[in-house]
Amino acid sequence: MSHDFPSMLRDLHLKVTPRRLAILAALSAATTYVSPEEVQQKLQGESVPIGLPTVYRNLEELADGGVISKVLHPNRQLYYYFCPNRSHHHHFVCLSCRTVEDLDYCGLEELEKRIGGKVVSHIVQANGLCHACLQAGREVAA
Amino acid sequence: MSHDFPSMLRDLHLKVTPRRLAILAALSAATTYVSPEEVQQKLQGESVPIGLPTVYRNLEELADGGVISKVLHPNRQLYYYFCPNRSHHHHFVCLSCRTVEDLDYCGLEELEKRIGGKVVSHIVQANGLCHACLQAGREVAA
DNA sequence: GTTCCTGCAAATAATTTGCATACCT
DNA sequence: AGGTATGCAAATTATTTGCAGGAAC
Repeated sequence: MSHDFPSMLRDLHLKVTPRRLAILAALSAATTYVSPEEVQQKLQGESVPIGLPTVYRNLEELADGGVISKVLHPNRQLYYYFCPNRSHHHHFVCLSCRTVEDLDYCGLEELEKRIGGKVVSHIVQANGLCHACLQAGREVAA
Repeated sequence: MSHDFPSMLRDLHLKVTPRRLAILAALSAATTYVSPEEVQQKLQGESVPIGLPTVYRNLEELADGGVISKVLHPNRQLYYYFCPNRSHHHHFVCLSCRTVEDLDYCGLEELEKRIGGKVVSHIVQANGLCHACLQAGREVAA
């Protein structure tokens, strides 16, 4: 699947800069969620030097725009992953290998019905161990 | 419902100290989840001076022991609430009024079945706006 | 040209840790 | 006594902010 990153940025009323394109490319290529620091390191390996504050600012803007998603890991760090899919779906995040799986299953409607309230974050942040990691006996990573 | 805090502590192989008893009493009396700093302030109002590191250490021990539960709020702060209930159930946490509601609903089995993995945290930390706050038009607290 | 981006250095702020003293059993 | 628990002060660390120079439109 190919993505038109410049259009994505323009849709969000963000200027098209080399750093933003590189961030999108890096996230899009990643098979797992990544930390801001990892984004920085990846870009530096591609000769795109970038400061950490810039990484933080851009990730936050892209997340606000709905092009990427945020994970609040139990270790209290923030991670991000590419997910421009607008349709209602959720993710399962493996805490060992950090793979992100799309889920069509959603308990939200049922939950909201019972509560009579609004669920802001629920299975969107389901964390656990994926099939492969469970079979391999791997543990939740620190 | 009354609780035997000294026994609870002994069951966890923790010594029975005035501060631990006060922490348990404070959490047990709270109708919402509370921050470590709030625990400190509450105890100081009861003439039980306590240092923040002690609060953090004790809350963590009690959470490890399963007597209280942790909430990782989207603002990245940790909160705790009293929940010695051993049976399998979950909570819905209101991000506005901070009420914690018990849920008998659980999407875990269905989720694990689809993934073939193990879900470590899922609806355990469902966050949102409860019925009352939604009706009142309240927002997620910072 | 104007507005938005970025880097650097410094600030924040929650949470942890080291260590000496005080308490529970 | 013997092992914990606690307080204080200092450290840690992810994240944020101010501001000056640079790039996109």
